[in-house]
Amino acid sequence: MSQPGAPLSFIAASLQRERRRTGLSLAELARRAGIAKSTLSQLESGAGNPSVETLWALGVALDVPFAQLVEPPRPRVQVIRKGEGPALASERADYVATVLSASPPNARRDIYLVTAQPGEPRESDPHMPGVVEHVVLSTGRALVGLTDDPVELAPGDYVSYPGDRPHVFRALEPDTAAVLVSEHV
Amino acid sequence: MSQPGAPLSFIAASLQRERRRTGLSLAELARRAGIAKSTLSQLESGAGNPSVETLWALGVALDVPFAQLVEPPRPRVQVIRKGEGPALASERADYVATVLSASPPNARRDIYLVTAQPGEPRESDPHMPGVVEHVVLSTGRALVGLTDDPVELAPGDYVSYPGDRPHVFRALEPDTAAVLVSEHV
DNA sequence: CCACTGCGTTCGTCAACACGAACGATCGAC
DNA sequence: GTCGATCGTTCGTGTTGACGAACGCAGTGG
Repeated sequence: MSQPGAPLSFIAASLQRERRRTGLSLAELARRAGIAKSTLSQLESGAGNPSVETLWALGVALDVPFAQLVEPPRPRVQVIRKGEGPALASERADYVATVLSASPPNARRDIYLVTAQPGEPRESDPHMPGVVEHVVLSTGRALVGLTDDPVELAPGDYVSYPGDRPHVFRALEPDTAAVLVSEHV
Repeated sequence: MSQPGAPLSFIAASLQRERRRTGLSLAELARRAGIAKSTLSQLESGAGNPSVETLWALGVALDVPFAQLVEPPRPRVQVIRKGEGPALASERADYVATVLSASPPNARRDIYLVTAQPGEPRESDPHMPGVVEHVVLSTGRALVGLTDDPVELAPGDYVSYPGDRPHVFRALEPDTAAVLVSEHV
């Protein structure tokens, strides 16, 4: 069961790191979280497979999102020039979405650069439940949002909507560009 | 111990929902995750406080990000017109960052619209460890990235870098605009 | 009608998680 | 130096999670 996916060791590390960051002592943190010091000690030493309730209490006491305690981070500087990067062209050539940042393997948040031309709107089938999309228009004008109730955006405008419902991106001017953040809540 | 923050009941719900979505039977999912059917049954019925290892195995088997099983989602359509929204102006008036989407209360991911004028670069002090920033340039030109090694961006270009190190945003043309995603890994 | 298969639940049993208490170590005050 | 306090660890105990087996049900085909 020593799968690399098993975050037990990572939990130990991040737990200790976050505690150090807040300057709390082990005993103090245990007191605030309402758990035994011994339990926390063993967790930080890498031994043990905590229950959700225990780990949740620690997350609350540390004021740290739960996921940060179990899922590894991901750093690095990366540059993608316009036109580079994997392009997810639509069937029609007047809509191009370029993947700027994808979170493998189970996506949590993807960032796309979308360029589109006026014409037939780009209808998107609903994604997985819990997906939220954010769109910031860079240039041009576009009708964006839920298919039932789209919103017209000008440069600098922003809209977000649940991605698990039918939604649309329709350019109203040539060379319309936008940044799309697809977030896996 | 019946804290409202305790996601035990939410886990039960989302667990069952995700399983239904994939069309797997309870027994089949338990087999793939390598856990006992009885365990999964009790979990879905809301009873029990699973260990991290157990819940992780289920997340893998369901191909669902871990956080989705324990943290409630957050939907809704929201529009922020250019110029609206809370603005985080710098000391100098030639740099304005507008908050488009913040994830309360413990930020996981924030989206800003940045508009800047040429002049003194906007130096940012390092944020918390694990923060990653993504920048997509909309209009103008700018020098963006780590202070040590910034990158010149043209419209449509993209760069990401660790936010826990000193970084900079320096406009090279008037009315330079960019979308900035600050991600709390 | 009766095996037979797969579903989801319930029931004992065992392992392990969480707990409290005691420990040595370190630091500061008297 | 000697208390006292706090730190982080280790040990023994009981509470609970995870397991396997057996159960009742429903659908199938012999």
